Amino acid sequence: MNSSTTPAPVSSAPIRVRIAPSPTGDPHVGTAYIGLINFIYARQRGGQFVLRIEDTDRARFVATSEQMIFDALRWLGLSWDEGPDVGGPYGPYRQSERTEIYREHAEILLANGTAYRCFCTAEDLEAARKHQMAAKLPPRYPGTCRNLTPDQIAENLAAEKPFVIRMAVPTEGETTFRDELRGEITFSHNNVDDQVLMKSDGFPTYHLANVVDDYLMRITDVIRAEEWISSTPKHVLLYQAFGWPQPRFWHMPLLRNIDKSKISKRKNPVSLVYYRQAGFLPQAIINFLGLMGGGMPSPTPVEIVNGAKETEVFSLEEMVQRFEVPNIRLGGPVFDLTKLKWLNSEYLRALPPDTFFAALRETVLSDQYLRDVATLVQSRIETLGEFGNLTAFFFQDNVLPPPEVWVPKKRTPEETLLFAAEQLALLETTDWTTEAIEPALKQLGETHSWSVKENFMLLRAILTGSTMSPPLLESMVVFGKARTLDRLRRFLDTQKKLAANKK
RNA sequence: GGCGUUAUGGUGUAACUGGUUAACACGUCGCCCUCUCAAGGCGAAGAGUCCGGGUUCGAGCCCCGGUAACGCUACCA
Repeated sequence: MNSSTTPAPVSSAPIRVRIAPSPTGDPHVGTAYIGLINFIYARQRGGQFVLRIEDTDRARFVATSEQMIFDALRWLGLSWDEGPDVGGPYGPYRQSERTEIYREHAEILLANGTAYRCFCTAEDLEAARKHQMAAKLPPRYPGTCRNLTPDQIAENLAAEKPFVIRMAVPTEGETTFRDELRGEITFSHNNVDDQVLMKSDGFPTYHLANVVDDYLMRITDVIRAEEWISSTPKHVLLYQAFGWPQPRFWHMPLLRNIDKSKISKRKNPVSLVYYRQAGFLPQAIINFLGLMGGGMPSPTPVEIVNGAKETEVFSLEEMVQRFEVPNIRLGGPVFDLTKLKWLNSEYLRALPPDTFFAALRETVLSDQYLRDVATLVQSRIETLGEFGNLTAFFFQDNVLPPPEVWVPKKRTPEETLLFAAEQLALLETTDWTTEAIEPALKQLGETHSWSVKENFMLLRAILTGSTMSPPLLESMVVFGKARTLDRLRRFLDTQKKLAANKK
């Protein structure tokens, strides 16, 4: 019982693509990358670009995230034709507002036997998984509930046992699909698990929601990150279970850290908010992202003769004109901050002086920022001329406190660094208000037996480079979460490198 | 461990889809310019295309076999 891809009947339909970020935190540079490729693809073919918010994970949901995603993508110039905020004919575009749709579709699968109710508890599954791992078997759903009788199901339902709905993946055969960049990819059904489609909280998982929405929203081309390749057979099986035509699949290479691992905040700034606040220009980021994976053809000899010189510097408009999505290279490109900075400097230098000044006044020297900073120092300033001395760290890109500043008297550098890492981990998940930060930090200090003084002084040293500064928490709020966390990470990183060099 | 994907200087990409000494950009180093630092100009080092076989007059491009990296392996996306 093999299922293979039939040439997608949607191929002649008007092009519609989508980007589907999850509001789980700061807008991610990877979202911008995939967004860019989708945007270009749609623009080049007179198609529509849809923004859909995938907020089905209520555990990781961050309320402020959605608006930040809108702002960041607009800032980059990647505007969408349909989305939660602009509407469109296939709404709603927020998955949390579509739960009824998913429920109905899950019913269809239940009715035609391609899905089933599973009453296993999380503990059951965890135990089973452990056994499988111990026996060196691939961890898979054991199939306990796959063949429950109607009576057993009725009984469980009557007892109001919580359940999930799982996909009934065929036990034999394989699924083949076409990746437009790589050709055919085949997965044996032995390696496709009975995925949960509907969680016990009534929300769908990505797999169900994504397929249902892509179909209902008439998406013709699914252009997403490579990490989705492994779950594509599940999606293909779902299209088949519904009797729907499949979209084309394009899996883009993953952006990487310098060490080639999937890009992550631990090793590289990934928040678009950070890049904006740190003074990167959207044109530079778009340009840089356009360099990742190739796709932008070099000028032909004829074009060079006619004056085309730059092969690395180009605008979003030029990309729409010349970029070739099918030419994307598949090796995961390293997101090299050094080259991004060079590009940014190219754009900065090219700005007319007035525009350059305006850019400064809109970002690192905005009225709002200056006002916030001024508020913090008014009570401790003697002459206006001291303003710079008192606030320098707000305007520096990095600070490098010497050990005598950041290591508390009764602590070793090693334990201090360990605690600083704890502070970072904590702050990453803390709301960015003094009311939230203060108790969280104090609590952390208590559990690690760090006095409030040592605790706060360490942070102050790392963030301001000095043991004297305006109020710490207020300063952190003004400086911003993205940049504060970045400064912390860079400090830890620098110290790690220094320690390594000593050895 | 299983499955999948990928593989060109340190990094990002090129190389008419088999045809000369593998090209460009960033970075690095040197020189010039200059009150300094950048920018700019000139120049250099750095890969023989992951490894091993094969096909061919000829392979970075084709075939076979390895290796490594990465991804997935959740009631996360």
